[in-house]
Amino acid sequence: MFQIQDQSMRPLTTAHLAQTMSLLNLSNTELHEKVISELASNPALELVEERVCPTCGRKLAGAAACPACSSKHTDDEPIVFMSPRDSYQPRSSGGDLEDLYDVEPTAPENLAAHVLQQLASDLKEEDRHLAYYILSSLDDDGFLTDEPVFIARTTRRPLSSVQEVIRLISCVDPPGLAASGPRDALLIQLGMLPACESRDLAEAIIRSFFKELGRREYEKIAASLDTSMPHIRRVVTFIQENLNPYPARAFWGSGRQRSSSDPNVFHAPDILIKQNRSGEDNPLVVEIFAPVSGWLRVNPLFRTAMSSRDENTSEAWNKHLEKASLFIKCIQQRNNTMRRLMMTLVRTQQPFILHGDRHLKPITRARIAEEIGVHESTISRAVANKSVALPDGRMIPLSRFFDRSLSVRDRIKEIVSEETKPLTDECIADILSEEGIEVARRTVAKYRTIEGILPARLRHQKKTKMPMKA
DNA sequence: CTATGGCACGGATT
DNA sequence: AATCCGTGCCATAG
Repeated sequence: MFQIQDQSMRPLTTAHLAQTMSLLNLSNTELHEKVISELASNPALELVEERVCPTCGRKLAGAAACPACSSKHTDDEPIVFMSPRDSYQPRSSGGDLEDLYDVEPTAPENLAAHVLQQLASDLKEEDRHLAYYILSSLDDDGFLTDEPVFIARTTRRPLSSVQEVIRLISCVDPPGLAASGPRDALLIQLGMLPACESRDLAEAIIRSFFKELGRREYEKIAASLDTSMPHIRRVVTFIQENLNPYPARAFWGSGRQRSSSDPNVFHAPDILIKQNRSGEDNPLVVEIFAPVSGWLRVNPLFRTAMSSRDENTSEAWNKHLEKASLFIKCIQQRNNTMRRLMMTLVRTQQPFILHGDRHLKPITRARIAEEIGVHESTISRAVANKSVALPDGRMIPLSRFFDRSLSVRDRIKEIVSEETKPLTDECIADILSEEGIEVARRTVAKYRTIEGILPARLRHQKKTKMPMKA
């Protein structure tokens, strides 16, 4: 299949391995930054703007893929190629590309960057690392589970500062971030809305009847608050439409309902999978975005200049040269791994890519590793922190390709949506086992909650959504 | 009594 | 070695 493009045939040093590993972990955006800083600090490294097809080395006119190269691939192999960093256009189209790159990707660290940016002016210098600490200890839902006191102690900052920073964080863009839980998050968001009748009642409900709200026991709430049912329902709708109990999920959502409503969640993916001629099963095209547009090389001028220099300077220069070529090789190595990974992944998961979650085959990183002959941990790193744009426009983390239970969860969703009367977990388990999917009753319950499906008892009425933002 | 969610254990995965 | 995931058992709510 593909061979490692190591022209110099130099043995791989441990430094090389270590660096390749750390680069593999990085998302494209992160790597972009890394490359930029490397370029700035190392004069031997040069970025050539001219575009070259990374697969065949041919010069390219625009951002397009290399025609010579893609055409020589045949239908039985998915087409996988490297693509310049700035060639991605979101399918929601039109949108200004610059903005997209400014909006940081959605991994937690980037959420932190997003928040810190907004905080820049309000934050005292000495509180910056405190803010960063707090942001990085948030969980996936954007909650702060550690006690402020605990944070104050580990960061050696006064409790008052900690509380102040938490307050600041909770007021910026994903509103309610760093709350202690869903209830707290809702209250904070509520406080930011203009006062109105619904707002006050909503606050009362969330404060005093949060549990009941979650269980949809509206009658009980109405009775306790001495209000009418329709009134309560109106307020509940108000809450569902304007508040989001899980602040961070607006950033890294499942991308199903939400992505269309909030264009800000889009960012540049690391990988784009598209289908040139729709309808056909074969032509899947995979673009892996390079960290920079153009390509990196050791500056030839630097090399020649070096030979004419005297001995004592050349030592430092040699170091630079060494570092530059090492860096370039690591990036090639990374590209190569990514390409081989996507190649096998797309081949085996084609039905999933084209026809949805149901067709995801459970596959382990270990199996892929064996298939393309690298260590498991290499695959783990390659998969981590990457995002993929699918032909239908959805943006998912690359790790979803390895989700063992996604197809079953998808089937459960379907079963529930087609049910006439609410089915208990046990019933669902039975239906699944008739289809050859053996899962324990308990497991169905787990999947159900992951998918945000209410228990059978509470499913009488209709389904729920949880959008956000006003 | 039944359906669910919590806790925790063991085995697989990373 | 650390983490994740499926599952069994048990307490609890309805």
